Amino acid sequence: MTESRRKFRREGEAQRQGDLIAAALDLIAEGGPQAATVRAIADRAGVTPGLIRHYFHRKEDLIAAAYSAFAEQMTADHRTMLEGAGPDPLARLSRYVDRALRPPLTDPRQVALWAGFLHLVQSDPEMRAVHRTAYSAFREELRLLIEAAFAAEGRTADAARLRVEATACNALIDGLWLEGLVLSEEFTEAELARLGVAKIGALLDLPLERYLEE
Amino acid sequence: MTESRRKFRREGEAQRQGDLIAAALDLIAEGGPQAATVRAIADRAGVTPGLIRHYFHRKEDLIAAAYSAFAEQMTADHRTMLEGAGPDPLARLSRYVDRALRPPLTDPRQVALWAGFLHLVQSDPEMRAVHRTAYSAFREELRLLIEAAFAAEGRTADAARLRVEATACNALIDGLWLEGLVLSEEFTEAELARLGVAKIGALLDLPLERYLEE
DNA sequence: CGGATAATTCTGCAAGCGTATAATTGTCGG
DNA sequence: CCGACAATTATACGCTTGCAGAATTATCCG
Repeated sequence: MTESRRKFRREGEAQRQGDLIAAALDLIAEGGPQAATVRAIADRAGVTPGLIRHYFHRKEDLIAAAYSAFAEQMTADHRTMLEGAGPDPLARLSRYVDRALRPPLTDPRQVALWAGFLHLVQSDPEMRAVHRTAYSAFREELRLLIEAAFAAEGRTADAARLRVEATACNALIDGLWLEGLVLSEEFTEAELARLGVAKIGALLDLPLERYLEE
Repeated sequence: MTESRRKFRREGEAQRQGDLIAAALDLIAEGGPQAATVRAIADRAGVTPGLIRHYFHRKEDLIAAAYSAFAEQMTADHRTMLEGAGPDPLARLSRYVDRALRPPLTDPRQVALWAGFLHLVQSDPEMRAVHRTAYSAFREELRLLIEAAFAAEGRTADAARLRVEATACNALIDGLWLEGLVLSEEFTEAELARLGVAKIGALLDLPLERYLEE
């Protein structure tokens, strides 16, 4: 008799927002921003479209929140990269490069998300700010690692030199990260990471390979 | 009296297809695939939407043609990079890297297009084939340049070694290309190119800097 | 100069989009 | 166990989208 209305469970705000953000990120990673429609996001999150507007004023707000979550996840991944690493500067640098070229960071999904957000980041000033903050954190961390490694070898470098070295290293890591997407069938993840450590060593003239674990 | 109908000029098939493709690329570069609607493309090309269907069966076909044009333009740009270069292998390699890190290849538009097409390329097998062809051409050219440069220095390298070196060099170039987008305010184009040549030299242990022009 | 032809415009449609709001219903405190 | 209230669903609206086909008109050829 009663037209059956869909059953549901009430969830907290944090939970539902998280689900919706996760759903949006999934869809953007799979099919780009165009795939992340209100209906598709709601469907993936297991709710009805109207709920999105209950938690986010406009769809654009949800997408912005999703980008923030993406950036935060990446910085969090970076932060754990040096966990449990010893004090030896060269070992730390080696480990950093190694970790940067393994999952989860080399997951094709990450590249897909990065590409999917590119235009949004460029057009929206607020998202652009989030991007710049996250990005310069990576560069700064790498710069410090390089500076410490140089110091451990008794080498000194002024700020300009360090900036150049960090830029080149960052570029090589990013490039290999990109390459990983294209060459995923040709290189195993261990190979990619090993290659990265070796080549960063060559770039900086540091014996990093010696510090490769296992 | 007569309801004024829009005036138009008849153009050849090649001309109109080219206009439509150019319009689509413009829009994708500016706002991603979502910005390239049938109406927006027609508007930018100075025609009415119906005409698109006269030249392309579906919108998807136009987008695929646009991607092919993009890939072709990039390979054409690469081909001209070594034009007028002398026979000296190290000079050729140096020039190649230098040119790869200057406009037109470092135009932010190129990165935006690359990102915009990423999802389409991954989902459509035909576009994926176009991508692989273009991409492996770049890698092969770089591999040959490296092999020749090694030979000129009296060094030999087996195929596996060359593949690794080419991958690393390609990654560094791609990474700097990407970096150029983010750091365009921080680095002049000449700086980026010079940095690239120096660091490729460090990667391969070749004195490339000596061959920098002017 | 006139008629044929195909390039182009015009109009319309069904589906999907984001948004708005009213109607329900799960949940929790008393 | 019940009433209140917010979480959730349902429905609807206006706009845009890609696509289709009919109506025009520029151009070319005899």
